[in-house]
Amino acid sequence: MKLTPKGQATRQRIIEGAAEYLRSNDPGAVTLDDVRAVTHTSKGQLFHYFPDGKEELLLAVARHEAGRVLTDQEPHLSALDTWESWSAWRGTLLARYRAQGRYCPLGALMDQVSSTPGAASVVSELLGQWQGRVSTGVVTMQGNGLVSTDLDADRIAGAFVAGIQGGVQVLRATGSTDQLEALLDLMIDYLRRP
Amino acid sequence: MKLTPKGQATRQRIIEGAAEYLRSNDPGAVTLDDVRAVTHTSKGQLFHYFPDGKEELLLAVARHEAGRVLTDQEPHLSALDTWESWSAWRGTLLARYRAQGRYCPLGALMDQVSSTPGAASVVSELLGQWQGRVSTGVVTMQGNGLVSTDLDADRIAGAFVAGIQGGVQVLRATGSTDQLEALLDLMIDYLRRP
DNA sequence: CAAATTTTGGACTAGCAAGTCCAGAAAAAC
DNA sequence: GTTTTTCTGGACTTGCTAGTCCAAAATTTG
Repeated sequence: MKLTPKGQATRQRIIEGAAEYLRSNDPGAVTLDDVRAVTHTSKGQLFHYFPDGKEELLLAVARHEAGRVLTDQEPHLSALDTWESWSAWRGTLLARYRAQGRYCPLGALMDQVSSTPGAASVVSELLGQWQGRVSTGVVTMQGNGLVSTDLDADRIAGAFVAGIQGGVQVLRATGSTDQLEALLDLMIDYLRRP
Repeated sequence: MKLTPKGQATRQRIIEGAAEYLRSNDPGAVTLDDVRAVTHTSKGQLFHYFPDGKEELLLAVARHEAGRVLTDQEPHLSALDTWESWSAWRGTLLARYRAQGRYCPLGALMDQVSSTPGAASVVSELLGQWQGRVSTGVVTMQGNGLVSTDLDADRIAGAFVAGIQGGVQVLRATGSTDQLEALLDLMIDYLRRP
């Protein structure tokens, strides 16, 4: 499918509009008409840019949101080389998820398209990259002699990512960030202890 | 609503049948007709026992599943008083979730009814009880002098519960239990270290 | 046993939401 | 400048699914 600049813009408008909509509305029941309304588009356009319909559109939105997850953690995530940077990272995460509250756009999208194979791969890739970044951070710290080299960096990183995931999950269910905070503190403390 | 023994049995059959169905099928698209088929009931029965329809039914199933979550962790969860019992608990959790694989019945139900207020409270209550049990375990260990009394038992317990949640989440998305295992090991190791 | 109540079956309705289709406007290509 | 392609609007179709309704069967009550 060839897209002119105008077409690209429209497509992008649809994705961003849908993402925005999902960020502030109950995700369980998004309809194409909702997307249409919020993006000022017609059915024709929707299916012109997303021939496979709703699923393709939601996947595109999921990719868009997944992309934000990691960049929102910058610049700390890419420079986890001192205890201060870990602390700053922790703070950024907490701030982000506190602001987000119960609505987790990516989580919401996953609920929607959990059946489709594509959705799992979007999340898998995100989690993999995330874990990789954290792992790099741990290795850096080990290189600087700040973290014991007995620890398996990748395994630790996996625990971090899963833990954050769980904290967010709890946040979605209960509205509290206490557990997320406790988890981050516990894990960072674990690293610090020799 | 008065229920004769027969009525109770039917109602229970519907809940259990639906739960069973959700345990092995894509949850994103459960219809009342699916439930009807699997439980050999009629529309009339469904709405007779769940006057508020689908939502009420799914909530009942969610409660049913939530009840299983903790009992499946027994007898260990109620007797976290030695390192062996913690280890056994860890093993039980891993085994359970490995067996469950990508399908998390409770998670699936949450996706379905995430909008309804009742669903959040079902999960909140479950998480609260869970955290309480773990907290009791930590306190017991502290009483036995096996865990430092510097640690805040409830906070640790919150981290545990959230962490497990996250591990399961990762399992749902990627099919791997590595992160869940890493998390449990990390947290238990954290407790062991003086 | 007769009356009242609960349970069951299933046809029917209503409404929504995804996806189709096509014609006309706008833009690009040459 | 005209021909070809892309873009847009919106009416229409299709199918599905939650929920309604009622009558008949079973069960309980007295």
